[in-house]
Amino acid sequence: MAEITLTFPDGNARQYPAGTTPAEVAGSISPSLAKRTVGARLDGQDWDMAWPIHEDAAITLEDAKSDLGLELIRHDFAHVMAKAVQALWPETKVTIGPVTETGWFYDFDRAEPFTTEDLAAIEAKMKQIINANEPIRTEVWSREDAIAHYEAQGEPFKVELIARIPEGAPIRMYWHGDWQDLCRGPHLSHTGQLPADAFKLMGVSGAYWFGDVTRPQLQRITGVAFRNREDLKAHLTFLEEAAKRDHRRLGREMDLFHMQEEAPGQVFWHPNGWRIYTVLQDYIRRRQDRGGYVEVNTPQVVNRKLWEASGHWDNYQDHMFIVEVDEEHAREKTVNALKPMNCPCHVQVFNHGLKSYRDLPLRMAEFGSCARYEPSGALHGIMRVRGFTQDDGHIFCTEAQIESETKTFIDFLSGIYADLGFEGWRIKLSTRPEKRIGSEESWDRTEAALGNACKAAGYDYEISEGEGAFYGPKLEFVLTDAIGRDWQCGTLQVDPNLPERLDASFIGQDGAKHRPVMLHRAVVGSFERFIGILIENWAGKLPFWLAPRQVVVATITSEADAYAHEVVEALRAAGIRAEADTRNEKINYKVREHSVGKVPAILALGAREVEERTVSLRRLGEQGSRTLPLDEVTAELAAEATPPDLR
RNA sequence: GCUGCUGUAGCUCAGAGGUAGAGCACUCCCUUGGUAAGGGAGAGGUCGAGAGUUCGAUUCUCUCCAGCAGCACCA
Repeated sequence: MAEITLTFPDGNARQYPAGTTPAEVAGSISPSLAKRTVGARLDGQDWDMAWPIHEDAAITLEDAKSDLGLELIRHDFAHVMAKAVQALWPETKVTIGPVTETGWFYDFDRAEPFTTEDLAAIEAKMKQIINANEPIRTEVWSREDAIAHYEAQGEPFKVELIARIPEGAPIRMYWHGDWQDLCRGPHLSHTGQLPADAFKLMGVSGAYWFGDVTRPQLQRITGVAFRNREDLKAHLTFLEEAAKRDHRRLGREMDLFHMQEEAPGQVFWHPNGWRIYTVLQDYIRRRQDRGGYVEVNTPQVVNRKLWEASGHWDNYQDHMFIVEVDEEHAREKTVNALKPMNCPCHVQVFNHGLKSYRDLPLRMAEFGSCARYEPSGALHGIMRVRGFTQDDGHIFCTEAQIESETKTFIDFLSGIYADLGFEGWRIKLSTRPEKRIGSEESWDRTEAALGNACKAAGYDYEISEGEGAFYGPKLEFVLTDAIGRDWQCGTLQVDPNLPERLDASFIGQDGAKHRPVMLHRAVVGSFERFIGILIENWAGKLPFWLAPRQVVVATITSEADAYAHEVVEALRAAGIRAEADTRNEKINYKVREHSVGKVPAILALGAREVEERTVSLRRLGEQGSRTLPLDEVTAELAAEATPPDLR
C-alpha cells in the first residue's frame, strides 16, 4: 500500500498508509490526544477527523480550544438546530446555515412564522440531539445523485446550492444520526461534542435568499455559541453592556435629544445634545481653519437640473426629498430636491470665476446639511437619519497633487481622532470595481497615490478589492470603539468624474484650460452619527471638554445658595459650563441624579464650604470627594475644559 | 422597502369586550439633610391614527403611521 508522509508542527514527520484519517493519526500518537482532537488542518486547510488523507502534507491536530475547534462547534450547532427545526416542523425547508462572529444562523423556508416561543422548543430539542450523542459522518456523492436526492426530498434550495458548487469540488453529504444535510464540512465527530450549556438562540428575522431582494424572504434563526458556559455568559454580559451604552437610551437619560413621528429620521436636539454638537463643530472648524480649508455654505433646495447634471437624479431620485413648487406665471411646476450631498454645490462655487493652477489645491469645506430619504428600515436612532450634517470637504487639485493632499489629509484626520479619544483606527483602500470608467493607467496611478500617501503618513492599509466607486478609488478610515466595535467614519474619495460632468476647469501654467480632480473627504462624516458613536464609545461619560454640562454646583443646605451662585459665576468666568442646583433635596439625591446624567464634576457646598470658601469636588465615577479652595478647583477644571487643540 | 414583533401618563411597564393602573419623574407641603433615591398630598392619559364588527371597543378585524430586531440599502 502507498505511504504518505505527514509533518507535524514540531517538525517531526511520520509515515502513514495513504487514506489514513486525522482520527487515526491522533490515535497513533496517544489515546488522550485522540480524545482531545476535534479537527485537523492540512497544509492550512480545515480537515475533518474522518476524511482520508491521500497526499503528503503538513498536519496540525486541533482541539476544542483552537479557532478551528470553535468554528466546528458553531457550525455543528447550525446543523443541530436545523435538524431540531425539521423534527418539530417537518414541512420546513432548509437552506444555508453559516458560522458568524459569535455563533451561527440558519435560514429556513416555512409558511408559518417562527415565534419567540418556538425558540424555547427548538433549544430543548437541540439539547436532546446533543445528549443523544449522534455520530456525524460524511459521504461524498455525485452531483446527479445529490440533486436527485434533494428533488425527491422536496428541498429546492439545496438543489440550487448544488448547482453553485464549482465543478470538481466534492459534494459532501453529512449525516447527523438519521438527519442529513449538504455541507462542505468539516465537522465534529458526534453531536455530544457540542457544549449543551454554551449556546443560546437569539431571535428570528427575515433574510433574503443570497441577499436577493427579488427572491422570497426566508426566516433566519440566529444563535450564539461558545466553547463553554463561562464564555457564553461573558458574551451575554457584553451584550448587556452594549445595551447600556445605547445612544438612544443615554440620549434620553442625559436629555440630549429626542425624535418623534412627525419627523422620522430627524433629530430634535435638546440644549445638552446641541452643546455637544456645537463644541464638536467649533473644534472641527478651528482644525479646518488651521488646515488650510476655506469654509463655504450652499443652498438646501436646488433645482433638479443640477442633480441631473451631476448624475444623482438618475441614480438616487428615489432617495431624495423632492420639493415641487407651483410658481406663479410658470407653465410647469419647478422641481427641486433637498440636497443629498454637497459636492455639486461646491463645484458651483469652484466654477464661479476663473481658477488658476495657482489656486490649487483648493480645500473647500462645508458643514453641509443634507437630506436623504433613507428606507424606513434603515433608520436607527441618530446613527442613521434622514437629515444630517457632514463635515464635508472637497479638495480640488491636479492628479499630481493627489498623493500629497491625501497624505496631508491623513495627518489631519489622525490628529482629530486622537483628540477625540480614538487611538485605534485603520485604513481600508478600496480599489477598482468591475463596473468602472476611466483608463487602467489612471486607476493604476490613483490607487498607487492613495497607497503611497498612507505609507508616507506612517500607516498600513488593507485592500478592499473592487469596492471603489465607479469613477475612482477611495480610502476608508475605520475606528474601533471602547468595546471593540468598528465604525467607518472618515473617507477620502478620488473623483475625476464630477468635475467632468459639471465642467470644472482651471487655467494651467500653459495658459490652457485643464480639468481638476476632486477629493471628497470627511473626518467625522455625519455629526449626528458621530455624536452617537461618541456617546456609545464613552458610555455617556464624555471627556470634560465635550461634556454638555461640565459642573453642577449642588447645595447641601439653603444657607449655601448665595455662595453657590458665586461659585457658578467664577466657573463660568473661567470658561466652564456650570450650573447651580439649589433645589430643596438631599445631597444624596442630587449626587445620584447628576451622576446618572453623566455630569463629570459635582461641587457640593455646605455650611463648612461657605465658611472656608472651599468646594467639595466629586468626579464622576469616583467614590469620595476632595475639599479644595475654589480657585484651585477652577484652575484644575478650566484646564480640562479647554479643547485639546487650544491647550 | 421586506419579514416578524411592538405602540397604554414625561420614562419603565401592568391591565381587561362595559369607557384605565403602578413605580420613577412633575407640582405643592413638611423636612436644611454631608456625597447614588427623606416623608406626605396632588395633578397628569381622546390607551399611535382612521375605518369596520358590536348595544358598547383602548381591548376583536382591517388599513395606515411610527418604533424595535434582522435582511436589503447607505451616492
